[in-house]
Amino acid sequence: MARNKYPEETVRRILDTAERLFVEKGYDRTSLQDILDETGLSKGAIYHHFASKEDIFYSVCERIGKRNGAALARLRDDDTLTGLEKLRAISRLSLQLERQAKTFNMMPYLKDNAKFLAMEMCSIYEDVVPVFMEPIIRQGIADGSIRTAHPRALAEAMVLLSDVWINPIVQPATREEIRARCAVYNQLFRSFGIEELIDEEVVCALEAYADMPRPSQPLNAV
Amino acid sequence: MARNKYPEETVRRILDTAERLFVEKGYDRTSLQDILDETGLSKGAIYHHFASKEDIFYSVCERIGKRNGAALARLRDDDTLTGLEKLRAISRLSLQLERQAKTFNMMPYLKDNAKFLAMEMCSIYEDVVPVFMEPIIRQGIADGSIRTAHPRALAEAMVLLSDVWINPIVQPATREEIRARCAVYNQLFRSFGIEELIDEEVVCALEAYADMPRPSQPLNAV
DNA sequence: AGGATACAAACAGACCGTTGGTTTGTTTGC
DNA sequence: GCAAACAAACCAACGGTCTGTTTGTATCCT
Repeated sequence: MARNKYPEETVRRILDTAERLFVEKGYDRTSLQDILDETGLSKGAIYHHFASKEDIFYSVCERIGKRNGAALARLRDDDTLTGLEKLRAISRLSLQLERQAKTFNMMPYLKDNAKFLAMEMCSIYEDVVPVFMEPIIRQGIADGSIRTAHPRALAEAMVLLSDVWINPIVQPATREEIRARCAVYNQLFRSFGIEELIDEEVVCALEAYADMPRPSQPLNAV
Repeated sequence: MARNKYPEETVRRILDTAERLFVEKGYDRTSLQDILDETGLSKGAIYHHFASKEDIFYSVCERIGKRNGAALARLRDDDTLTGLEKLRAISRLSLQLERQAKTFNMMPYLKDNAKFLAMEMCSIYEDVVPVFMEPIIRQGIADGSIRTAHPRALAEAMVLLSDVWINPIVQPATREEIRARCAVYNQLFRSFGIEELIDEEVVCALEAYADMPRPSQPLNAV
């Protein structure tokens, strides 16, 4: 097939397949050939739409970011909620978003997904914090529900802990350990006026991670 | 040269070279050929001592871990300090260790060093927290200088924030931003009885990061 | 005690399959 | 007719293997 009438459909197919494979097997262990096989496309097709394998990866990440960003923007711009209420809502939302993206699937296999972790860190600093979290915290300062002189730094700490510690659970943990993490997480931010950042409902949802099947080999196995 | 009398010297040469190259250029961008060229060894030599390129990487990480572990163990077992005092000392120590390992050099190029970041995360959960931080916090609980019902979780939060946010500075920041991060970091742990976790001296040392030359291209550039 | 011998450690370097990436060619919608 | 949308042959470089060579050292014989 040449001169497809709907090339964006081909792009979507490539991204869908790549996203699934990257999440399932990790970036390194997914070869271009794998993507070719599963899409049924040729190398020419792929390299017509993307500059490199890394470019596919970045496009996949960008698409995930956009999906999540849309939901976060809606929350940020909701003017029926206080800043604090929005932060609480984000805990629930990010749990949900993560399950959608199935990124929690890959987290147990951290070493195969180093690239995702690095990208997440980048997007936290370049996107999530400045575009969503800092504005929300500034609103919280304005409406009196949050107290801090450093909204940006507070946003960074909160998102980092949320996204690389609490949710997803990077390291296997028992229900008690997960509960303990949530308790500590909540206490950490209490002095900023932020009470009960993670509520009981979210804690219960997070506890479900404890039952997830885990790889038997240690993360740093060769 | 065959049947070297001091093979461990060869291993050291490989590890030294690999560590430098991995830190300078990142794991992916360092080829085996690079290591061969810089050590003057042959492929046979490398694969005699190591099973794979990844094996070299893990050995490099292990060696760094051992270097740092020795210093951390000395601190942990020092019985002239309270738990809280040890935590403060760790802030200073980790700054120092990181500069030794030159890992701060690579952090601005996060995407080229995704593997290091992932390994650091693994070692935090598998090594730093259980072996060093949790015992210290437990001591702090016993001697009354730290208050928490969840020593493990508190240790995790502290080390994560310390190692992927405060030090090294993953994201370029101005002196004011770095200072703000330290202020927030300190406030976060105050309710656990931990006052002034990072003192003024360390803050000043961290501020020096602001003057570090940074890559001109954005981190997620292709 | 010391020289010959056996053996495996410590390499060297040719070789291999796979990989990401390029180029050239072909079809086809507009 | 022209370029977008592919197909597929081709390429260099990569990680990894295999075979071959040198040589330190333990063992044995005298």
